[in-house]
Amino acid sequence: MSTIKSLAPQIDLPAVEHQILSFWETQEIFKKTISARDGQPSWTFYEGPPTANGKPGTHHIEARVFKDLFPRYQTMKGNQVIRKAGWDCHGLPVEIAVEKQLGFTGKGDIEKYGIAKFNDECRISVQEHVGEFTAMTRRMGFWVDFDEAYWTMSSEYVESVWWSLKEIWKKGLLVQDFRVAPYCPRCGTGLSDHELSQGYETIKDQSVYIRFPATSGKLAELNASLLIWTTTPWTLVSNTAVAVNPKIEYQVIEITNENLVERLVVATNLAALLGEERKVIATFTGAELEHTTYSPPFSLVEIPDSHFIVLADYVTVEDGTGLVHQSPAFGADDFAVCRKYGLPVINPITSDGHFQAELDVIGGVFFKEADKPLIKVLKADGLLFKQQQYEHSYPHCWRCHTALMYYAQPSWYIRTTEIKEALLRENAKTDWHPETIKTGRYGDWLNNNIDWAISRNRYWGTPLPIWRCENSHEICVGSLAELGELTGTDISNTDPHRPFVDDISFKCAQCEHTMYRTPEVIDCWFDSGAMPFAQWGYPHKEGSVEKFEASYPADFICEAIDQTRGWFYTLMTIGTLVFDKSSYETVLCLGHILDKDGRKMSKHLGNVLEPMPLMDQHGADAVRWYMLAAGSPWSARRVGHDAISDVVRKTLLTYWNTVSFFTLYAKASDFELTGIPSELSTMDRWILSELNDVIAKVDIAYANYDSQEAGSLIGSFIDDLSNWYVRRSRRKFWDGESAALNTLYHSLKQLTLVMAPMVPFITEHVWQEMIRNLEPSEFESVHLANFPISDAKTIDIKLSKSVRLSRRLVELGRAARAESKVKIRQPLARALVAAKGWEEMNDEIRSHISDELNVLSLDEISVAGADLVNVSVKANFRTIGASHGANVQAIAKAIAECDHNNLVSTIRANGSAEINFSTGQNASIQIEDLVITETPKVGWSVASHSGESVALDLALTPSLIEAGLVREVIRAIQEERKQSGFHISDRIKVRWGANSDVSAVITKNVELIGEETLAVHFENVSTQVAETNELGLWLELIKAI
RNA sequence: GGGCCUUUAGCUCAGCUUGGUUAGAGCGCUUCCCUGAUAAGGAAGAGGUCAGUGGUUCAAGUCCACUAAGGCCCA
Repeated sequence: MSTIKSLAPQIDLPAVEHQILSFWETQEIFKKTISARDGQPSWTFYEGPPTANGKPGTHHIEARVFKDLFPRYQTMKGNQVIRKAGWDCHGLPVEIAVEKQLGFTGKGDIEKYGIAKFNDECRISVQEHVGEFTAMTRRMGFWVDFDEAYWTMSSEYVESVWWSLKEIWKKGLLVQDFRVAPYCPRCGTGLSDHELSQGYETIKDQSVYIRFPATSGKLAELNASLLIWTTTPWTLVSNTAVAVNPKIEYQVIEITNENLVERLVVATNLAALLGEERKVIATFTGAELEHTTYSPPFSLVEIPDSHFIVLADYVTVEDGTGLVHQSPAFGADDFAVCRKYGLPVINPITSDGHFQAELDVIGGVFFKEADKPLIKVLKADGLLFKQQQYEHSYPHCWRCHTALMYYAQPSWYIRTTEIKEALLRENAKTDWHPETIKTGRYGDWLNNNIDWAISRNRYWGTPLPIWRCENSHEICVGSLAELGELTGTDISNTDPHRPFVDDISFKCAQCEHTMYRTPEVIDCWFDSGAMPFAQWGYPHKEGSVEKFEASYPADFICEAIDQTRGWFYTLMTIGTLVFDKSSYETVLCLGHILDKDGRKMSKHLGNVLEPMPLMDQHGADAVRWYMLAAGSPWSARRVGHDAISDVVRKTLLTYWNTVSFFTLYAKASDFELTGIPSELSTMDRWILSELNDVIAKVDIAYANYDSQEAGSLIGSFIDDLSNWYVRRSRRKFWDGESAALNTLYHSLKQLTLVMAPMVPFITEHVWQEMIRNLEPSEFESVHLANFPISDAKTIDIKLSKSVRLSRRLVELGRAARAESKVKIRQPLARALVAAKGWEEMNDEIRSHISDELNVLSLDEISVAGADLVNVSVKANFRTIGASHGANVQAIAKAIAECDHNNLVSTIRANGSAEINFSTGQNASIQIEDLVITETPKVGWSVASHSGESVALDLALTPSLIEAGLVREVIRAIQEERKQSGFHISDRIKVRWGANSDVSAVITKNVELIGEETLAVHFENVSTQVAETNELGLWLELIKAI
């Protein structure tokens, strides 16, 4: 038989966690949790790769806690859960970090430095940050396989991405087009829409109203000018046309301004902007104005065959003038409209965002800076009608905060709009948590889907594997091997990054020209979205096909809400593009983590909580529990130190102390593990019922990805176990009763298993120190064990209700005690109870009530006799409302006004009573239509709540007073025992002295006092002055041998 | 400009699906009590126009509409 270790109630959680971490590592527990499930069904989880471009923050812990919980749970349920770590290595974020580090200010610097060297730096930077992520991940107990991690920059990953691009290209969905797209002049690259969405900032711009004098048609005859409005004056340089809506009505209006009479064209609905005193000269529809020419605001650049009115449906009268200036190089709508009219696309701005150097006025000026000088010229030329500040949100580069331009550029697109229906179909099949995102935020996004701009004019990324010749023949290459075949050389060891792939060229198969690679790299969001197959090097790498097929689609993914347009989208889209099937079935979408004041954590606010110190202070389990169970994981939550230390105190330490309590008494009584005996006390049956109930419910909660529910169930079970079961069974533990100890042990063991996925450290500690200590043949780790199976037979709902009632009655009794100012230590003769369910309550449960309230007897209130009891009655609105509807108020009034004693006794005798109410009608009232409160009339202290009441008999007899004194003496000795640091099982000798009252009581009850305090000998040292405590009792305790 | 979410005690949050007459919990505060595991436990008190307005209903924190503030997303 093994001996039990007594576990101290004091515990240093972070220190224990470090021990557990090294235990897991030396014993390779994580690996064993996977190999132990060989041959079992697999449950697939995909790790969304973090971008390794900076330090991990507390928000990174959030998703990782959930990514760990459910795989651990599924493993305990018997599934094999392979968890491959991943790193998102490419992309602008990494480039920006390196540029900053090297002190670069633009692409020119990178080219001067050399792409090969620059990309080497990027690679090094990624590896540095990966180290910090690994340390944080390990510390928090997120089990994921780093040895087998996928890196999006590895050759096999890149080749796999190439393969998928080729699949998409073969379907004709990867194409180059000229389109206007957001462009960052600083980074020199276009941005995808999901990048764009991250960078809107509210700024103030100069908006201007400008006159464009008409030069042909009716408008010229009327000597009118078109009035246009723009918030981007710099685009006026390349003004090409003016768009009007063909269906909207326009007016030529004459106004007088400082003795100057002029005629302007605006939409009728917006004419008010010209002021009150205006004269309508003519009215036209937009369609009638088509092809009217005008003189442009500037002639800084040559724009042939242009400057006339065009028609466009998108023009509205919501703001501006109803006439929209067109600059096709800088607006998607403008581009489409002008292309329809065959207008030229003139772009006077170079790729770094500056106007061409040779231009007058604004040559070499950054586009945003050009507004001022241009407005000055317009003013001088008399074209400026009005100018005002305009506050609006304008897109900025999400990394470098430079204002973006919409800019016509050659760009590669994936035609996601072509597969919109398939995406909607796949989304309909996806299980979203929370549900609202499916049709809400994410569904909206899919419904408004636009083509995915996938190319980037950058350096550190997966190169776009498209080669072209002068004749625009085009080939998409799916692997290095394929590329080697085209060149006729072995290039299998070539790094598939820039600049090395840029140097590879070969003869076109269709003509005699040479094919060169198109220079772009791809959006790094494509990389991460390709991970379901690229993590295995599919389909090139040996064994990858089997591995991929076994793990597609994922059962579960989890990230924060910002990924709806990010990874959730790219993952589903690439899966659907390549395999016609989404790559995940269930997705858990988390809310953001905010600081304690509800603000987003960010470096410049200085409110970032560093994850490592947080875990070193409170422990990873506490942080995990907080993330999983506090508040709603799917809404934004505030995190602060106080909230986390709460978790430690309320949940983790209460659990630990119950374990410690068990080991203390189990050791003291030579505990023997027998399993649960068949003969059990009511309390034992009760806690086992609660236990099995909680096992079943937590199982369901985990299966439904509801960690909050699981946490609250476990939390209240810990409370039941510690603050009611143990508290009420204490005497049995002192006595070393086997049934109680075995019940407690079993409950703790099952609880440990249920909690293990959420708080893997402390449960492992308990498993090793208590369970494996008693049962060496148990699983090596709690995480190798199976999830407990609830035994439905032991769940006793009636018992559970009965205990709940007893706890409510104890509460009422304590309230009555507090009211009466009679201490609980003073026994009282009896208490009277009125409550539904009292009849069914068994004696053992009743005895807990009398114990807690320290009363000698408990009786149903009816024993007091009708004339001693006050009955007050209130209407139960819920039942009366249901049966009597609109009359409920009148009936309630009638009930309140009638003779309550009479009413209740009539109903008790006949089952119902007739009530007469205001309208002269009668209503039949049953017992459940009333909330009855019965209280004794005099000499009692009463507390009641919703029909339940407890009354205490306050009369004290000499023997009650004596019993109270005995309790005082016992308590004083116990207090002294504790102070003196005796062990719970130490026997003691008591030397005492007291005044005559107390002295008599002690002498008379010496046997009882001795039993309670393990005192084997009493010595009255009457000479001592009695002033050591309020009782007037002097004590000295000596350890007995 | 559009969509979604949030708004309940000093603080953090339940309750809203299924409307019912004293709106709960934890933390903090005050005063007590209990203690033979606990960094615990219990009672009472202070602290609430349940964001506002209107509607539906016998009855609204809960259902509906609008408004406001904050957040997120889209443009």
